[in-house]
Amino acid sequence: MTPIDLYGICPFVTSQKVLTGKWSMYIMYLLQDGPIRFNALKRKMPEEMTHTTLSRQLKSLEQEGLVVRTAYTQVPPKVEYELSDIGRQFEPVLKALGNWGEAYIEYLKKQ
Amino acid sequence: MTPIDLYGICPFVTSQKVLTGKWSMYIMYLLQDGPIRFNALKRKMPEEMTHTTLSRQLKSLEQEGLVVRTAYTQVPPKVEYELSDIGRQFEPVLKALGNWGEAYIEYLKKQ
DNA sequence: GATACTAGTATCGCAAATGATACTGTTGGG
DNA sequence: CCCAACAGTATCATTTGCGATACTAGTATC
Repeated sequence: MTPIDLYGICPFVTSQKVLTGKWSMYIMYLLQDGPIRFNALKRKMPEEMTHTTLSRQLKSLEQEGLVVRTAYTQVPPKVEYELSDIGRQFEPVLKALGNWGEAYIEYLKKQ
Repeated sequence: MTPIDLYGICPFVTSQKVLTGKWSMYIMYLLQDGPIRFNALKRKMPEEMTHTTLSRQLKSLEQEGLVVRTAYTQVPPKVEYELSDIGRQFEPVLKALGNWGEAYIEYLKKQ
């Protein structure tokens, strides 16, 4: 398929919309380990990220179809997030990006 | 290596900083074909992107070390952009991302 | 009785990214 | 003579993203 297909849709431009957000890649990486609760995920994120931003990011990823949110009717509430089918298909990207990121950090250290 | 290494640097968070910008992935994709002049690259980008933004994006990618800029002292000027070593190492990410993007577009069509 | 945990939303304000427009200066073509 | 092509920069305005804070409400703990 050509980069810009008949519908004027480019896989790279489309993907990039999903990748927006300072933390989306790291969230996707963490979700690879299976379902996780909101606050548990929050604790794994860098401290500079607020729960407000995490909430927004997850809602965005959910609307894009990459993440599935499951709320249990409990008190206190329990909500779990996990990757959807198309979200799990993102794994090769994460793998490639992780490898490149490591190489890039090495490159930066040598500068 | 753990996602967050001894220096507090995470490959995913680091990568994401490089990926900022609405068009960086598509620019990287186009640069894979070899050196290209500024206006030629501009013509290949979606029309909504202005040359101002392309200029800023390229400068950013150059500063991050992914892109090399070569200016020839000519009139009218000739400037070529191409991937650096670490930029070429990004290829697996583009491949994985392109594949996923296509799958994701199919998924969106079915929704 | 006060506080923490659960999972958020609502609102505000700042910072960054982007888009729009105008301008540089030389050369070649009509 | 006028305009296009080349490769940008400078400036302004708008949009978007993000962080900080306050608030919800029911339960369990100290």
